[in-house]
Amino acid sequence: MFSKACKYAINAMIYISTLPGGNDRVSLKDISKAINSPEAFTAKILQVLVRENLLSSIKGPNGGFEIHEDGRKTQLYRIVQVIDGDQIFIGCALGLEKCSEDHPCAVHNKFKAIREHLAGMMLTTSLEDMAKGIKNGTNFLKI
Amino acid sequence: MFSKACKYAINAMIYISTLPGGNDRVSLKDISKAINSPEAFTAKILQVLVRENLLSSIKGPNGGFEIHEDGRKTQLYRIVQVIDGDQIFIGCALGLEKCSEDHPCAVHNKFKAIREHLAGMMLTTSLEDMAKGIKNGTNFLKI
DNA sequence: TTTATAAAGGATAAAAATATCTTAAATATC
DNA sequence: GATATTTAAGATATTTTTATCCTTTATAAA
Repeated sequence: MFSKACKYAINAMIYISTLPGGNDRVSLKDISKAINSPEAFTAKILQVLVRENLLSSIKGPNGGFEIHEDGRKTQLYRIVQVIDGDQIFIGCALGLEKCSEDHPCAVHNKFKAIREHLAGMMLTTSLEDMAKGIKNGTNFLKI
Repeated sequence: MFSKACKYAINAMIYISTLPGGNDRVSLKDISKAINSPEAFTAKILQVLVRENLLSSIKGPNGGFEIHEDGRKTQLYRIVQVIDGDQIFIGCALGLEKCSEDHPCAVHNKFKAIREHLAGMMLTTSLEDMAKGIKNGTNFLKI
């Protein structure tokens, strides 16, 4: 479904959203520990998220990553879009270059419902929503 | 969602299911033309499907591939399972090794519905169902 | 202003997926 | 039996994804 990069991205973003914010930032090291991901690879992914303004970073001592209040309203859809692209939401399940109502692949109609279900869910699910479950111990980011 | 190999597999299997059967077989060449896939790579994928008894093949002149009547009842679920494995249906969307009701990832419940939707659809969709749309020109296998 | 810290960026490596090529095996037809 | 045809199998190549390492840049604090 999602690439590893995308899974790390989502888990990392949710993790950062669980933290108090304010003047506190979290380091790459702590993030990759919290979500059990390879540190250097995670760094590359976070760089993309920073460039796309879904995440902010500060270098140097007491530096690290943070997501401001508004940023915590980011939908999971947007993270997937930035890391994996949106073919998962709008592309053809069977890989036809031009798959449409007029020229549908074999499973077009059956998959339309799935894609809409997935996209709808991802569009209505925000980081802060997911962070709640982690903060109260109902949900987990690793193992 | 699915690997390229899996997309080729599904399109190829549907294509073969549109053909009359009987004593007629279809060649690798014709299959990869019909679904617009790289011939040699498609051969490798069909070999897996043959080994798994989802497809039968005969070597030599007038040889080729065919799917007998019963085989056309194969569900798309089974093809995905054989080519990509079933992580798409049962695995954790965020990559947790042990994701369960007791130890759910951040999106566990939201994805449960998606996975069930997808699995249900793939379990109830057969090759012969999909072949109908191709045969009557409603659906397409390429472009 | 020096030093330490932490992310950014670039280069490289390793693994997996995709793709191709060559030879072998099976089988129909002459 | 020889030949031609077609899939199977094995080796190899290419591309993409995942992962690591090293250097640079920014910044806080001594």
